Amino acid sequence: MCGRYVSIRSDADLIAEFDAVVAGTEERYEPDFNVAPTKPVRVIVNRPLRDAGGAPEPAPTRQLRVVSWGLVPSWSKDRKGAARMINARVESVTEKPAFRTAYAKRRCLVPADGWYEWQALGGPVKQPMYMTAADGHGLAFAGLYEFWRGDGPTLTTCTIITTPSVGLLGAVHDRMPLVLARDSWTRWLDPAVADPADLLTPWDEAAGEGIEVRPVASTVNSVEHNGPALIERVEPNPTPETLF
DNA sequence: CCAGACGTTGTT
DNA sequence: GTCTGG
DNA sequence: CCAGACGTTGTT
DNA sequence: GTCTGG
Repeated sequence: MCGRYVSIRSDADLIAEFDAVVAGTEERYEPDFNVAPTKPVRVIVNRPLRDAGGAPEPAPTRQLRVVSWGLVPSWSKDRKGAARMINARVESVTEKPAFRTAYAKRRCLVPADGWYEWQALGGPVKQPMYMTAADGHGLAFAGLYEFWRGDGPTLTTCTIITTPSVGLLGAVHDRMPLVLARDSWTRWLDPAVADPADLLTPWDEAAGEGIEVRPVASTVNSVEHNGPALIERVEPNPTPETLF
């Protein structure tokens, strides 16, 4: 699945990569080696900007925005369920009440440098693994976003779509984020497209050598920890000799 | 009609 | 909001 | 995803 | 075990 990831590229790098503009009034985003559910995350959305009078422009613009990870549907009574809505299954995202409207109208890209999975080892211990592009390029997860109006300012939230793992990644975990290749970005973001069903398929590149998988320290388990050490390769634990 | 749900994941 | 169950 | 908490009562 | 918070 995708419950923790890394986003360390600068805003400047992302707007160049995605041909977007920085939008919104949120504070500047800091590089994050431990992005966790409910935290602020950067997304690319494609929707009309508003002019000085608040009127929407006729055509949409790609915008880099900061939203909260964990989708809160517009009809929710409160925002408490967000931590459970961090992922949407590709097999059902077009039908589920919580996601189908966002799928039809509010798709986004979630830029990432890589993501973590916790590999089950058959006991209580899990080995955290870091997945990243072998050639170092950035990734774009397929996401959805939603607006929620409660007390105070409108809350914008997002979710990351998951798919069955492909290729070698299946040995780590049975689910993975839906990674979109660059040539899919435009149609995924196009608000005039209601059902880009052909894009709901796993990323071919991940099935081969495109993704590097490395064991990392369990320091990443706690969301209080951060920094580049979290993605450094370590010897996996437990090693065979510690089993006795 | 009204009331109530609406989601994902992993594990055994 | 929209669908299902009663 | 993992870590950490996990309660009741009456009253305003 | 199950829910909440990050």
